[in-house]
Amino acid sequence: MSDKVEQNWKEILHAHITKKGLRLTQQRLLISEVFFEEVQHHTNIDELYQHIREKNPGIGYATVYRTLKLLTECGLATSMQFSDGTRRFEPVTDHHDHLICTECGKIMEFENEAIENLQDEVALSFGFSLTSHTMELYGVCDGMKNQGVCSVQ
Amino acid sequence: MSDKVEQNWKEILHAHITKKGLRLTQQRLLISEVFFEEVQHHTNIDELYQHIREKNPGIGYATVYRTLKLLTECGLATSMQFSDGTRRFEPVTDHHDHLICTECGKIMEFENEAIENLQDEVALSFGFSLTSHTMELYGVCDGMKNQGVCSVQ
DNA sequence: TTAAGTGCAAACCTTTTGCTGCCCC
DNA sequence: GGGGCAGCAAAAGGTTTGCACTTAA
Repeated sequence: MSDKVEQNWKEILHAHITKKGLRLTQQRLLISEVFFEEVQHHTNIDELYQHIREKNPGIGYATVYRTLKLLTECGLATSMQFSDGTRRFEPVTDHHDHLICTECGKIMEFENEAIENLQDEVALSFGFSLTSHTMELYGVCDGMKNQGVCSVQ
Repeated sequence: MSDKVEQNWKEILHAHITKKGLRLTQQRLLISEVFFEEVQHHTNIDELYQHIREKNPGIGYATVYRTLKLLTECGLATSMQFSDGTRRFEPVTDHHDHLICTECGKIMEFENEAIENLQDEVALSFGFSLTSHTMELYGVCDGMKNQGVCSVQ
């Protein structure tokens, strides 16, 4: 997985903000720093918000939501709806899918070219031009199978 | 795809209701009939509710939600969160995945054993025991590509 | 008869929006 | 200095819940 975004998000964000005549505020910078450099991928709003408030207790949910929306417009972030209804945000890196432990909540990322090729075939057979997909695999991870406890959040 | 559920839902529902000491009310029967026999699969609450109200204008959203929850507990229904955030309900039939036209909203169902096998492999390689998955392919269907109009809702 | 279910409205939860004062450019 | 922005609170949208009345068994 590339860390292009981790390296370049400041440039990309700055370019977008300049182009649109927006402003790079302290809040936007802080929220972005925490989002890209501090919390784990697949964070939810609450977790992100807690981390942000540790550094600036005055920030409100609205600003976090608005900044996440801004990052999404830059192509730097994306949100996912998991099938349990929770919404999570992650930095945009290379495309990947998710493998989720239903016992401990651990989320792994993976890519599989063979599956992607088959998806294209399926779409073609229905006359569809594929533009994107989501795939989530749910199961039980090693840690939970062996010990009933998993050290990874 | 089997239509086991379409044939048997009354029996299954009745058995569940009896076992749990619940009651087969007019509302539950009406909502289930509309859900299993009248609306298309992948219905959303509003569409379902409109159809139901045509037959019994007095029914409220709460009853529809409560009945859908009951059907889910029986294993007769399931709900899905699509990546655009909408929630849809469908009768439980054989497992399948979804192919969705982003232009006209058409939803196709498909199964692909080769993909499922690869999913198992991926999960195993991470030490996971796979229990379920969701996969949604987004693209543009034939109708929309050719005419810019699609006759299928 | 009586406990479960319905309908209604209110509560809830997550996300968005309007407004007023603030601050980046 | 002026317009975009933050913070707050209120609104919105979707789903659940409490309560008093109704109804299936």
